[in-house]
Amino acid sequence: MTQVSIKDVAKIAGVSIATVSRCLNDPERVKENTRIKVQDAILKTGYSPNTLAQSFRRGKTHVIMVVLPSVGDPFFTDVMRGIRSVAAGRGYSLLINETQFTTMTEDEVGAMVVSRQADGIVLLASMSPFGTRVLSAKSGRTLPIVVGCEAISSDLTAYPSVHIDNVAAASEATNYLISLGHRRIAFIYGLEQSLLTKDREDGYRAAMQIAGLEIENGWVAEGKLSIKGSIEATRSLLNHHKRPTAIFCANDEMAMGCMHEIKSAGLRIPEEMSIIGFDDIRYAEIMDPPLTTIYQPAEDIGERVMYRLLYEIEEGRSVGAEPEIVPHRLIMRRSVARLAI
Amino acid sequence: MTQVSIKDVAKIAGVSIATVSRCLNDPERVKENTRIKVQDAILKTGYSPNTLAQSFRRGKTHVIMVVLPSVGDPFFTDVMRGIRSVAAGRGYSLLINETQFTTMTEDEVGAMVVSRQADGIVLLASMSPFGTRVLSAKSGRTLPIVVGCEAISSDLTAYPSVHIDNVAAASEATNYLISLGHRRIAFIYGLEQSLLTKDREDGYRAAMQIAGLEIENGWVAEGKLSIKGSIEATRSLLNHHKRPTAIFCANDEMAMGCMHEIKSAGLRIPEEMSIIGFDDIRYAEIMDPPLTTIYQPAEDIGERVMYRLLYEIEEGRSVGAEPEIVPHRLIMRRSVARLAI
DNA sequence: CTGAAAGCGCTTACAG
DNA sequence: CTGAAAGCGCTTACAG
Repeated sequence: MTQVSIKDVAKIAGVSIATVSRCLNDPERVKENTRIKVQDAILKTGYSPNTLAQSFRRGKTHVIMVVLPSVGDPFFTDVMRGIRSVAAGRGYSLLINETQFTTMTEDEVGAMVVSRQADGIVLLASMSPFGTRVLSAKSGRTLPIVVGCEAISSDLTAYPSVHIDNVAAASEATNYLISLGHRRIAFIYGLEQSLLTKDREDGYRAAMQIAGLEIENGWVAEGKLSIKGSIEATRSLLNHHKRPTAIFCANDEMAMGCMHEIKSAGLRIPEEMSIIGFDDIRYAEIMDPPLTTIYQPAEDIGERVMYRLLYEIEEGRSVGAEPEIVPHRLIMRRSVARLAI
Repeated sequence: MTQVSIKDVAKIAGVSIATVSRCLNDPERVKENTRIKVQDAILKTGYSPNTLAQSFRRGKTHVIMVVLPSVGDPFFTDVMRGIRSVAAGRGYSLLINETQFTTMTEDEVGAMVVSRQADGIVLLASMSPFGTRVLSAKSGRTLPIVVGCEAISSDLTAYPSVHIDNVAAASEATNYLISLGHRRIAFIYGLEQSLLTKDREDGYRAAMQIAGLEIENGWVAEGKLSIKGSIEATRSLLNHHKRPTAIFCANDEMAMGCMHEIKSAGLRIPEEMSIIGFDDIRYAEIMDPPLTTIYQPAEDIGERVMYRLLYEIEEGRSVGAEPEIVPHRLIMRRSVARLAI
């Protein structure tokens, strides 16, 4: 009943435990004859190495910790698909750590690093600004970290990262609305205490300013990265004394709530209100009307993040801290219309 | 630079490593005076126990493996929220294993059990039918397993499970349509090779039969648990020579694709086609029109599954195999109408 | 209340 | 090609 160990196999095969270990890890180095005896013993006993002992001995867990704001967001689901596929192909498991959109503190990240539960960390969540050396300061330990998406404070540039140019993409979306005659453009951002959509807000503000357009008080509303939150934000926008003619939502999930509220208020999209989203999640094209949005190569981002992380883990040296910028694309569907004069 | 271990702390504090260990695990047993010295040494060195060594030594990982069909499905996201909240509260991490809707084989589950990467398994994915003893047969090892949702073969009843009565719920949904005058009711199920929506199909078929209603060839279509799949299934339903007047989708995600295709075809919902879903995901109430569906207490299911699993893990004995049936509820919104005569 | 010592199951130089 | 032995960092009876 008790778990069979390498000793049992060795005894049955009539060899030392070192030889059993070699058969498993470096079969070339053992004589075929011996190998066969060991194979038989393994089969007979149903032996399988204790991964806990292996991890401990080797100092490697073969698990990657992924920190992300919300597993429920379809966008992060797509990023995760990319992460998962390369992890699986290379024999790594994933430990998922959800922050629920809160900003991680130094201590939280430090605790993860110190816990040794993983060989590396993928950070998709936003962190409060802190120095670049916090992770190594704590008990002298460091862990490879790669950052994905824009989920990071701007002064934390010491880590490699993979993301689109969020500022440029948001400017592009805003300029698209402007080019269609819109002057009153509102923005629904994510969460007050999160940096997650900060770059997008910056891009929106920059585009408005360059176009010489005023942003009225109240046109930038908090959508809390949720359907409910964006419904409330939209309501306040619709009641604004200078009602906008277009709303730019910092992600598609919020655009879904936004569109629902607009339709509930009896307004037609896009004739009476233009909507633009961000991410191009799988629901975007089946919304009613289909949502104009910024496409991010989510799965590709996940894959690239993992390639860089595994490189650092397995080569033992840094891949460099220059961010890898992947292309975005404005997807024009039917939630945006030229402003009727 | 090298990692500080318990030895370093012991040396600095001038005590044995056993005492350091006790300070961490059973502080009552060490004199206050000594405890303070050790505390100081820990603070000074930034020591934190090597969890790998602890796990190995204790034979406990404090991680739970969760096997689920798709992390992207909003329903499973909600179940995961429940799982995650009790896991976090009890100090457990989650290792996520996505099956992409394929059916797990004996060997795959066996490999997970044997790998010792986790203290227990939550199975939300469907498995092909296999004997109840497969898990313990493999190398004499067993691991507590609790099954959530309906994701399991019917003959695998040796494991505790938590789920709604899927058959009854599906019958209820079907009967609701029948009570509104519908006679031509189609069903979109999940995936051919998955048991995931089998019970729901059974409930639909039973209700139709009891009502004496025929199910035409082609009225039961495969939606592949995806938007694209359900769009295609819906198209075939709309082209059927006996076009149904109502479609029951085995989950809400497929209902989203279904509704989109119906509207694309120029039909009005619910006037010309009634739709009913299953799960009550967070998007259901903001669909256009809002979706009538079966509510499952997803988060609650996740919590209960974890309670049972942790009980088995920590008490070391079975919680019994009787399934825990949680209540469902038919949520009537506006995607269903009385059949115009 | 504390220390010396054994041992968890492996891997890996080091000899031979 | 193979074995004896050390050691990874802890925990835990067992003495005292």
